[in-house]
Amino acid sequence: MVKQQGRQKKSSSRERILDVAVPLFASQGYGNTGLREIAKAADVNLAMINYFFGSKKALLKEILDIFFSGYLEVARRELNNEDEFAVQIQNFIHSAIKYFSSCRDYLLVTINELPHDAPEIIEYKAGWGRQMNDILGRYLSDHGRSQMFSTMPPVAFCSLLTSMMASRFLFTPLMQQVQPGVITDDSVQDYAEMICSVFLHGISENQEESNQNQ
Amino acid sequence: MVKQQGRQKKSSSRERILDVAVPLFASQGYGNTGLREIAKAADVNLAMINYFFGSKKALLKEILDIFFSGYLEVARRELNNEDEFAVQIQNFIHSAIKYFSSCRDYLLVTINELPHDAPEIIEYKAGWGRQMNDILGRYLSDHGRSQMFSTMPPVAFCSLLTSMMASRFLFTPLMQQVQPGVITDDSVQDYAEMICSVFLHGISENQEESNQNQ
DNA sequence: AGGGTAATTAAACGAACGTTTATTTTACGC
DNA sequence: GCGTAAAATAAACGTTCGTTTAATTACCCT
Repeated sequence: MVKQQGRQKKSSSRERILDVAVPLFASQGYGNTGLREIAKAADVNLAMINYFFGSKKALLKEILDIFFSGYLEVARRELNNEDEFAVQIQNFIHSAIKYFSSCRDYLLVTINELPHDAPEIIEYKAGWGRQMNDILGRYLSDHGRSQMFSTMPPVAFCSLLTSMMASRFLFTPLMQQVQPGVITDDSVQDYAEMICSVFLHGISENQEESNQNQ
Repeated sequence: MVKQQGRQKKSSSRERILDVAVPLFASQGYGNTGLREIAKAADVNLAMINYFFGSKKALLKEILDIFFSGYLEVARRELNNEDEFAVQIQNFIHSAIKYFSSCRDYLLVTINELPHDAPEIIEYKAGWGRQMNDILGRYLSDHGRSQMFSTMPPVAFCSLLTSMMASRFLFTPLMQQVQPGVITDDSVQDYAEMICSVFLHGISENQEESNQNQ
């Protein structure tokens, strides 16, 4: 009886593997994390990982899938309505940062493994990038801003904005080491508003009063 | 005579290892790249890597050192003069992006390995972060902008700006897969000016004429 | 010319890697 | 209850990993 308590829910092992693999990949990197470490942390037999996911790379794919599908859902919801240009962007930034914050380890894994070119997985990621590109491209052209700068295609627009929104989550471990206590978890809302402000109006805006030496 | 042509220059093997390791780490990730792959690509015996660098991790440290020291040099040069606030930032952005472009693989390795918390290496990276934090903190306080937003300490300022400047280099492999040919190498100057414009004035600035629906 | 330091080599170390197999245990519909 | 498929297990697969050793070669100095 007692010894069997770990098997109450059917198929909870699969979720436990994911729940444990994502933070490990995020904090150590995909290549630096072994399947045995995941299995031990998830309290699961080593063979179960390949049993449920097929391979280590497929496990990574599943993580990317989960993150991207949620991110795309946010983009579709916030950028496909009748609101004004700036309002849509603000809503998108707020929703996206809230989403990032809710699954920051998924974000870290996705971002950190993006540049790596395992020959089969890069085209896979490009598929998600293309969907995001379509959404943003339509949004920009709907507002007549396809050529915002001399050369900034939707992919560049998307890259820049995503980088800005993710910067805090990417650098948090380092920032906390540099200056402990400076990042507080309860200020995600403030962070989103700061990103909104910078992206739309730059850092100069709320400093007009101290700009007398222009 | 002929068979010894590979040993003309003294200690060129060390440089060859670095020249080969950096792009491999950048494109595949540190954890996914083995020392044997580096040795073969550098046409060097496997043992030479540990002979010159001590360990694989020390090799990574050296790469971080090279990148950070150059980045700090740029920051010190551009942010420690008598110029006006906005001028200094513009010069810094242009110089930093030119620097990033000149050693983008070093940048990729540094950024991608930053979040990983190998217990000894994270404090090491925090040392560089602290130096950058000092430079930026002094720069901001010199211009009375220490509290630019309700809560944006110099570390956050630095993280955001670095993320923005690096976004193109981080996402380039993905962007080229999503939309081939959209990123041209000769437009680094244009890219720097775009980042300047967004960081200082936001995306709305050069779109005033199409802003009639505000 | 020769002594000594640096550079290079081949080989092997144990450990950890991702994956697979064969077997046993559990859970659930009929 | 039984039969069947899913779930879980222990063990081993062959490879590759980072590192080390011991021996050899190349180079510089007086």
